[in-house]
Amino acid sequence: MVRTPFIDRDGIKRGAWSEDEDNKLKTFVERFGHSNWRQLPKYAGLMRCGKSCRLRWMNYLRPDLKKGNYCLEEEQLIIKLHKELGNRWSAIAAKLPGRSDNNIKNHWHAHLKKRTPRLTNNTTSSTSTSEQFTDDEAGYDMKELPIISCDLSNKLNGITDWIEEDNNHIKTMEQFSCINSVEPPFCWTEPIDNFQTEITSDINIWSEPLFDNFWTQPFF
DNA sequence: AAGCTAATCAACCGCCTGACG
DNA sequence: ACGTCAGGCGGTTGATTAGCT
Repeated sequence: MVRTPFIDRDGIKRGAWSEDEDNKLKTFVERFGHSNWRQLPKYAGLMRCGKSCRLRWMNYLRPDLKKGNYCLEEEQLIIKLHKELGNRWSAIAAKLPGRSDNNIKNHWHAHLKKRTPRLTNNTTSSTSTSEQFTDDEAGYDMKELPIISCDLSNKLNGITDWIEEDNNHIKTMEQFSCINSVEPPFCWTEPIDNFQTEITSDINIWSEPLFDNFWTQPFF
């Protein structure tokens, strides 16, 4: 999943890092630090440019780097911070120990972006209205979901009481919507007013798409 | 099985900023 | 004030993998 290694015309190696290169860089930085990235490759015996070494260290070799999947709390925090800070990935990464800005950025574009943009517009002021509503973006807004859920809870007292009584059940729709890898039911993207009307008038109208989803089914 | 498409993520590029002379 | 250099940041690219037809 990485670029094929090659030597450019300046004799600098580019593309994927070999295990040997990783070891050289890791050993050197752990022993001598990285006070000067430009000079580092020369002394570490690497045919790389300083920028490339820095990037490799920051995004992959750093000992404090966390590997593996993002947990629910991390994803929620990223979404929250992105709302506050916009695309300032380094600032976001600073609040998520063990995650690199590059990694967070990739995760955002791959997994989280599609859950957020439709209902809000305050993070990217330069984005035009037509750009907000692309077909490939599901457009879920995590911040809005608790509002919907509270109202939904008021309307459906019996169901919500049952949910609240049992600590093992999901407490709110906010948590409900953040279960990894499964999109929230499409009815949440409907305008809130219509949604509420549908709920109060005829439960059968809205309930079907909810039940179609395997993780919503047990709670209804 | 083969071909195509989408998703993933490491790595690169270009620009910006701050330090220094 | 200006130029140069190094580090850092955000956007983009491209190789690989997974999933679908």
